[in-house]
Amino acid sequence: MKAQAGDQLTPDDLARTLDAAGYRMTDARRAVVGLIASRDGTFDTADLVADARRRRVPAARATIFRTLEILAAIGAVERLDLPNGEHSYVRCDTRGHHHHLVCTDCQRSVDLEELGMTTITADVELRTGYVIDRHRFELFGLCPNCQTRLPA
Amino acid sequence: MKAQAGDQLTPDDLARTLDAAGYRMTDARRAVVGLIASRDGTFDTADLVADARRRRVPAARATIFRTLEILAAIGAVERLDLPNGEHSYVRCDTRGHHHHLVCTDCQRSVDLEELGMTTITADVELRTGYVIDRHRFELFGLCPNCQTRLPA
DNA sequence: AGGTAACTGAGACTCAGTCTCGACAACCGC
DNA sequence: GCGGTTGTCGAGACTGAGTCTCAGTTACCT
Repeated sequence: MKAQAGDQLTPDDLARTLDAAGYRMTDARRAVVGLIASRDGTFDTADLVADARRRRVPAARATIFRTLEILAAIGAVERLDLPNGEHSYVRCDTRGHHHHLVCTDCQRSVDLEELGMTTITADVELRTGYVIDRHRFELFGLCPNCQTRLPA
Repeated sequence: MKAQAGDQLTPDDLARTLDAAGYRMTDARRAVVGLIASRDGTFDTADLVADARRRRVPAARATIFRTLEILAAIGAVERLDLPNGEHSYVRCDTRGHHHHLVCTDCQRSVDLEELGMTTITADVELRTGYVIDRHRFELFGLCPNCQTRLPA
């Protein structure tokens, strides 16, 4: 369990990572990353579009979609599917393989490092003969804060 | 591991389950269940709409969406999110809590009974203080058939 | 500094999913 | 078996997330 603000992608990290993957560092991308950095918990594209408009950040709707796609590709952000079927994103404060635990009330999210999935998938491979190459594992519940804040 | 064709919801089961949940048994619903029964693996709403048209089954698009919603509510079907972000459905041949392992090539799916998730979620609750009330766990890979059929 | 390929914004477009509303048909009680 | 009530249906309009196009701009390489 980590995921404090300090772990976030610095502008330099970002520039380097983008470069390594063959992307350019542009104002629009910096802007979108800025919007994401000041977000807490999960958010969707509409949220970012609204943020951009409100804060007069120059980033068109199409650019926001495109940037999120790239950020997801380099692992700075992950695309989630909320229980209600909506798509949303979370900032990934953890490098490497991890999972997200999302509060169904305030949307705040915690990164969880590897949880023994490999044991499970290995077992399933054995039992089914499938070769498993990816999984989706997302946890939803109430964070400590919302537990006390809400009527039981 | 089960999930043979014989496990499918019989028309009687269906009628009873729908009734218990306060729904009526109609021709359209029978038709949609029939379409689903003759499907193998995951499918999406467009697939069913096409099937219905092809087989002259009387079931309008809106009805197919509505029926899937109900079937998901009673657990006869489950809504999945494919790795590419698309929504799709699988027939659930297993009652109670289970997971799906989907072939990324032929879309065929296997139901997996509980896999020790409760241990993992209990552990996560302890570490984070969250109260977890649901999770999404889906496995993707190549089924034995597609492994041999495809060039390595 | 100049050239080139990647990127951007604006808006058109697509298509999954929802909604509306008048017609219809399950299921209940008699 | 026969209405009545109320849930359901089909058809098509509507909504909104996500994609695409294209002309103009800009990051980066030499």
